[in-house]
Amino acid sequence: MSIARPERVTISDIARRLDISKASVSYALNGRPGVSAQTRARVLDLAEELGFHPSSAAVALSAARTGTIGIVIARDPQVITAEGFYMRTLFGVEQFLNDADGSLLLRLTGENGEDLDVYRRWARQGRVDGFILYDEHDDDPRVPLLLSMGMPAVMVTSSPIDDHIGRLITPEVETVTVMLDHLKSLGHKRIAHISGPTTYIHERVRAQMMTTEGNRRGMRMRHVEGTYSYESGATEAHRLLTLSARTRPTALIVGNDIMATAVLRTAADLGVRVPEELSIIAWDDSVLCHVARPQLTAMDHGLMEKARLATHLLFDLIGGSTEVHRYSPVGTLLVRETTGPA
Amino acid sequence: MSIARPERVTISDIARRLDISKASVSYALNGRPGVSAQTRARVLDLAEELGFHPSSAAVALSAARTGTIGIVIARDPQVITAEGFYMRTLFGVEQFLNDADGSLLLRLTGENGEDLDVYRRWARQGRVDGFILYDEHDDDPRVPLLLSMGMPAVMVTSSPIDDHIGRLITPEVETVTVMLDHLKSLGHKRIAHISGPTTYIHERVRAQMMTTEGNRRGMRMRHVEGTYSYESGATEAHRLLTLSARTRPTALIVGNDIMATAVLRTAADLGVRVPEELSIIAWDDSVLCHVARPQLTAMDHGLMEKARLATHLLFDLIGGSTEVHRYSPVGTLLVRETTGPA
DNA sequence: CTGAAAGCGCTTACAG
DNA sequence: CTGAAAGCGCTTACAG
Repeated sequence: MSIARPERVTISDIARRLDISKASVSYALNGRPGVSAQTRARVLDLAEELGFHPSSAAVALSAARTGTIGIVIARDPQVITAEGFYMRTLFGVEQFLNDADGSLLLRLTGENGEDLDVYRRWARQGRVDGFILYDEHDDDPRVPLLLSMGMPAVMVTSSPIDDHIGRLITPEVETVTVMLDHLKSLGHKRIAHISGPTTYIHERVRAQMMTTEGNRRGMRMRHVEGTYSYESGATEAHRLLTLSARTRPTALIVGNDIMATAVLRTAADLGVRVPEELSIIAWDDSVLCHVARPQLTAMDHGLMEKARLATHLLFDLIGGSTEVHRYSPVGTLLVRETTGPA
Repeated sequence: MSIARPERVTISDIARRLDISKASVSYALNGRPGVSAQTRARVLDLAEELGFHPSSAAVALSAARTGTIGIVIARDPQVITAEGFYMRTLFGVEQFLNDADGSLLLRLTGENGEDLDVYRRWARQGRVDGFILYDEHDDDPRVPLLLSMGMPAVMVTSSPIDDHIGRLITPEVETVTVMLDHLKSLGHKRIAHISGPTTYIHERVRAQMMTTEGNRRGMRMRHVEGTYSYESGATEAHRLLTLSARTRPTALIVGNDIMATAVLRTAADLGVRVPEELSIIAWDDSVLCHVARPQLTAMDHGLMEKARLATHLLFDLIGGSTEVHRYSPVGTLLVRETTGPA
């Protein structure tokens, strides 16, 4: 690889050519007071002309800011590559970053527990200014870890606990309300909820809300726990759909798009007609829901917007804001072909 | 946000407590000669004990290496979030990075041409040690740009052009051979290929190979160009499947999983039975292919392994290697339910 | 408004 | 084998 030595343009070069001090160049570049408008203009012009971009390492070292945020995803590759959830989330983060000229340091660790170490290292190494966290657990060790290291962080979660970490909170009760009201209007009375793993706080919150809100509406609620995988969705669906006619649910609310697809397929295999004999709602919309036949009714949570809000909150925290909680807007139910009268 | 000031542990701290020089600490930490085994051990122990992690900014500034590689994806969010291609690719990159303790700086720009600017900025800012590039175009401006800035880079591509940039090359002819031989063994003679946009070099190479290799096998080949979108797949499929019985292809090879799904659906809508009247092969496997009914026959290209190989090559180049071309292994055809006798 | 200087936390010749 | 010192490219009080 015949590679030219990259001759870097520095503020010293600019200072020399303009015959001023490096400090003045720095002030001019950063829009700080301390230079005349004229000097500032000359600096900016020359910087533009020379294609100057400040060394991120030098900035990070002297100003202790990197302009970079970190996201560490500790999930099974199988699930994560299939779901589409994270890719849309990343896009939302990037939209904000593109405008703010920030960067994203990404790590996909898988579910081996290595993620804590990555948070610790990146924080200590000063690689990032803050983190966005997903998939909160009970007594999530990431919270005390980041707090103890003084690292700004935003948890995207359903839990409004006040533990001094930033939180972008999804009001699950509103989502649950939208789904249940839809089913109620169609006359459904026996409903089952196939959730993801309840080790995730958001899944537990959803399950609780679902039961509470369903009961309040006079519905018979049943909750079973899945793993997000296709197989898991198929297994649980099979169990539920082979119950006696009197107890069998007439509607299933399914924790993600993959399991919802599996449910749809299982119903077909069992000869259960959708939506005539069974209604299905997927918790998260995706292409899978779109290309399924019949097309799956699903919640659109505005994932990209949500991710953008999370990033916004994180940047505000990094900037010194003390407002740690914000709420994301409720999504909209895309009523397609898998929900009908009970 | 009540945040503790992160008190950083530095090599000065270690040097002071051990009453040696910072240089010795640095040598010890980096496994360089210049310190006794005993001193090295004491340094390593203390570093461990104090939870020392070197400031990445300081390392980057003085040693001019960041341990970070960059990936900039300039694709339509719609397509990219649906495909699953990139998420699996990212996972492959991360697998290598996890072992090499490297990091990934990621930017998703969308198709607005902003990507060139990101490459330029990140290079000049010294944010990354190198780039992995995807989706090569004709006269791709990224190549001369990165070459001129002395930035190591690996293009994941189908083109073995020798332009001094690193290349992980997919031998498309082998993929084409696998697919065509499968169809030939089933007796197919009229085959259409719905490719992605031929502005991408790999799509053009595939289309050429497909025609050449098909003709050599005595097949009547037809090529149409799609956009990777569902709608595009549906449109092209509709056109092809409504041709007169004598010219209508008996098998379709489709450029990605989304278009293949659309083709499958369109066939169903038109009453064309799959695989009895039409065989379909998807160029890339994914969940979509797996959950489709009938399940789509598709190529598994080992995307994660491929991404790992690309990252490996990039690290070698960064390390000074002069071997710029490597080939990725051919994938395997997952024969499922959409291919059958002509 | 402007400049000289110290400092961020490392690495790396260069002497001893 | 070990230490003192310069340097990477910025930012930021501090004087003028």
